[in-house]
Amino acid sequence: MKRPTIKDIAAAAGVSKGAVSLALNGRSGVSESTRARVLEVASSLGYRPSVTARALSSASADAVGLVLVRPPRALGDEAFFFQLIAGMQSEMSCALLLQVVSSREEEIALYQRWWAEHRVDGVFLVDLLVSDPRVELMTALGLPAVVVGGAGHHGSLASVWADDYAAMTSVVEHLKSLGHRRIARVAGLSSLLHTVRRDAAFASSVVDGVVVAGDYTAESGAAATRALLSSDARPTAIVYDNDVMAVAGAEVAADLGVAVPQELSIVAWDDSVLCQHGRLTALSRDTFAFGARAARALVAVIEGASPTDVEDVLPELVVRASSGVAPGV
Amino acid sequence: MKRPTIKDIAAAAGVSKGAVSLALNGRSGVSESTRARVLEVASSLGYRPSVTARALSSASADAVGLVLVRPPRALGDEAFFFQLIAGMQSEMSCALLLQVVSSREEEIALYQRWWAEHRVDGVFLVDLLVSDPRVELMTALGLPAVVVGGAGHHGSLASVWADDYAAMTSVVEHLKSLGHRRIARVAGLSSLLHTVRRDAAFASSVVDGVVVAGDYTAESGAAATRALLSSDARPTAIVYDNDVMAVAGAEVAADLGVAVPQELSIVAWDDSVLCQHGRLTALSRDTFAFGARAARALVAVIEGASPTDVEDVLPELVVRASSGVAPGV
DNA sequence: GACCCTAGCTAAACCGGTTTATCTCCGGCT
DNA sequence: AGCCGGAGATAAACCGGTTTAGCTAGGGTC
Repeated sequence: MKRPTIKDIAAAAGVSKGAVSLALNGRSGVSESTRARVLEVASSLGYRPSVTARALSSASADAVGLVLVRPPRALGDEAFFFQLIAGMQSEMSCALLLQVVSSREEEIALYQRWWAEHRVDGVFLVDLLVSDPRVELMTALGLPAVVVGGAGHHGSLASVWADDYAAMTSVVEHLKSLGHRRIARVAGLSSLLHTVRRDAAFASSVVDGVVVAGDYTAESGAAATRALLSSDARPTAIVYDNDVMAVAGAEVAADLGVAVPQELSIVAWDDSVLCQHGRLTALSRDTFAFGARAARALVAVIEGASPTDVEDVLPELVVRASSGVAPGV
Repeated sequence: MKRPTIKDIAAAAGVSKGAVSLALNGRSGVSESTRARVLEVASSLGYRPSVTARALSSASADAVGLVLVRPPRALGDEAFFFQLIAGMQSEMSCALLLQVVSSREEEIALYQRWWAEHRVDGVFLVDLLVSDPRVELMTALGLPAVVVGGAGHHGSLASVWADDYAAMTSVVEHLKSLGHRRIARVAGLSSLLHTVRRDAAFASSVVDGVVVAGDYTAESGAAATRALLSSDARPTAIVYDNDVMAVAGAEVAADLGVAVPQELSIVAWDDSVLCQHGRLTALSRDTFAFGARAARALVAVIEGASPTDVEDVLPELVVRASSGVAPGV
């Protein structure tokens, strides 16, 4: 099966290629009668312009890119990204080019390659690092980009983010109001910018706080919890940096015979089905809407708008059965 | 920033464009010394061929496509697809074009568009319908495609699938061996091919079976369970078509004071973190590996191999706390 | 010495669009 | 009548590759 090209239309309508191009793109230079005839012929032939050919003439690639750095198998458990992607899609008419790689170096190389290959019009940057080389790269390449979830301003790039600092503070205040004093935190990867923000907020609002590093896996959540619960000064509340670690932590508590929430309160960052079924108190945000907002920002930048910083609404604490007053209060 | 083109290389190496093309693609027609020089120059200039331009000369688009039909918000809970995608990526060197649409019509249109636009070299077809128009479309377009998860043979397309019939039979046999006789099934969408297969297997191995339709959401799982548990002939075991419905069902049982597994056994199709934490017995398969296998099949077809049917290993039943001997046995 | 073959390279066409330069025709103005 | 301007169209260049046809020089054969 052969698809019709602009040449076929030109021949069928009895005009030149150039005239067809002008007619189809709604530009001046052809009479209304000719335009009508061309459109008629084009639709009757089921014509679709080839993005490929169009992109060649330095026009758009009609796609945006997203690179995720993950050990591939770990990805399936992270509902967050899927929600995010779904949200992005809802606001984009173009396609999303998605690739999962296993190292930061590959990620950088891939962005560069997509740019060189003229494959995308813009990209999303997620999992922002403390001083992220990607920010500079995008600026140097002149590739439109939106930083997703990296609080604050990043060079000349657009940015969509939630206030991790304020969110962490609100969680701690909630726990404090329930009488908790020894509060622990199971953090995510320390190389990520939002981990640092949350660390800072945690440190400044908790007096007697302990932070244990995790890596978002159930294993690390379980290990951290076991360490915390067997320490001398056992915390009365633990805040986890994601849902998977929190659920794993709740199970460890159950195994060790530590009653939740009587002896231990648990709060998860990022709500999900997992938290809902585990009845875990969680910091909930609308990830779908967040993705949609990011997509809107990227589309705007691609269309030439000057980059903006959009702050998302503050995540809301959904209180469920896993948190309660501190023991002895 | 301007990226180097084949012309720049040709000028720098003192040869023609054609010679550069031959040299870079490892084809004969240039001397080894020239080839070496060209490669040298190309790498020193950081040259990357433009896929766009290359695709224009009827070569490959270096990307494959996947369209998901979902209400966008529902997507985030389905770990299955994310696992699948992660697995696909692990076996593909090219990029994945992903788009979520909300109707079958849009899906068809999108596949057609991608084909017309020369955007993909091949596509994955998931959620196969009973007599799916996509199969014919792909054949007509001559677009390489792999049917993922649709048991059996589909026209001239390659296919990667698990034996739903045998799997369902194994689940029922397991329950029967525990003494269950009144077994119910909460099915998925009846328009999907695998639902029909499972229905058939269920009907032929269960004497006193009831089937309630669901749509993979927690709500439908809960509603179906409520209906089943309040019926006159209450089943002693329920098999759910996915994890989300099963977990919702387990909660309804708890709410109604029906003890699991003493009074009711629950089995979920497709294992996930959700099942693990809910201690649900589940039919487990390696979705990641499944995706990888599908990707291999698609790559093979794109490279010209004749389409093959690959049967995946039979899903394995992971017995957890939600299933046990039937009451009164 | 005439002939043929082949390796190695170049020039040019082509893919399917967009864009620019050019050309023609027609009406209005002085 | 002569000049100008603009509308409507076309031919041709261009984007960055691939591919084909054609050219040249050198070596082998009879």
